[in-house]
Amino acid sequence: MQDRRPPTGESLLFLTDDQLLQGIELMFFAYRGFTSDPDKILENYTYGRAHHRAIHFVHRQPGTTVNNLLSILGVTKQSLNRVLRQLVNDGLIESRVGERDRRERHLYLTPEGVALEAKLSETQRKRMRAAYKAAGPDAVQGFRKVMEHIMDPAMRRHVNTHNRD
Amino acid sequence: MQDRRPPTGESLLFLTDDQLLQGIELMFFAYRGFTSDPDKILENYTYGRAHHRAIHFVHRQPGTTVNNLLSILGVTKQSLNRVLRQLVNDGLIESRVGERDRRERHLYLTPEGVALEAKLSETQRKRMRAAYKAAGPDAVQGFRKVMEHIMDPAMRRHVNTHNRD
DNA sequence: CTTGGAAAGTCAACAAGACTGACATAAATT
DNA sequence: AATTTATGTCAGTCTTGTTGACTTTCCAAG
Repeated sequence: MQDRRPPTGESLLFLTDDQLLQGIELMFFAYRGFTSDPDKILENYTYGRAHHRAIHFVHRQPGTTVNNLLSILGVTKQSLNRVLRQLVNDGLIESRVGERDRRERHLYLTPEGVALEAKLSETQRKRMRAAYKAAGPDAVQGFRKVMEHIMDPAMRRHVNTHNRD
Repeated sequence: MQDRRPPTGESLLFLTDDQLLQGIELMFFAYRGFTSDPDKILENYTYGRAHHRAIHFVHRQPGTTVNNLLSILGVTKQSLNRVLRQLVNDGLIESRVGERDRRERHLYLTPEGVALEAKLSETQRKRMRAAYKAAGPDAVQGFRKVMEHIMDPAMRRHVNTHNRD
């Protein structure tokens, strides 16, 4: 029988295994909800979550190289290449040979790619917006803090910091 | 990084698309880190993330039925059955015929199952503990609030808020 | 200048784990 | 007796991860 009310203040008792288990399950269920909307949209295409991720980060960093995308997504280049090949063939992503280093391919969304990105991210932004709004700014602050510490430190630099602080 | 925005009451300015995009990427990177530790352990077995999930929730709700697990995990019965069959064959999960309703199968971890569960969850609890500790109790409070609103409302009841009623 | 290695990207084949659909069995319900 | 429910299984497909082998390009040491 544990303290079931979320403690605030200085207590370190909030680090009981039950609290931690709860955090683990929050991650599981929240992530599932978070991916469900785009997944539904993607069913109507020949694309999956992997394509969504590629599109997202190409949109975020236009001109990024395959290698850079690789380090962000944490998959093998062969795996990413398949996804990229489809998106390039279908005209959603443009792959330009690098000027300085012609081994590199720089990636850009085409107008069609931009359109799909908008469609996909709209559902997720909507969900995030609702959650943020319901939880309030202070909660959002805490959410960010915890999430940044859950991820591997090396990944933090990849998170969008282009807000005007 | 620091976001000293106006107080909680009014401002909806914190809901800029950039802020929301950031939230989306936090979800992606945090979830990746969160699953990476157990994944590494599971490489040494013939198991994957699906087995981990089954083990987790059977541990959380000993005696749960297949159907209940299905609704928690949100996969097809064929998919769940495959992993359950392996875990039962390997002696990590015990499947007992229901007493009241003998069509049902009630699932329990065996001692070996408990051992693997502990091994897997230890890495995740460790990560959560570190994050919670670094972020502080108030941030954890906010984290919970946001996560609960990100997930589908129907899933909230599956999160371990009720430890022992 | 040449050459050999490293880096970036591509192609092919395979595996895990999700899915659908069809069907089987046993037990409970009507 | 007929139907519904809970579970299990077989077969086949799809997405997305993997490894291995290969080409093209760059660069630096000889």
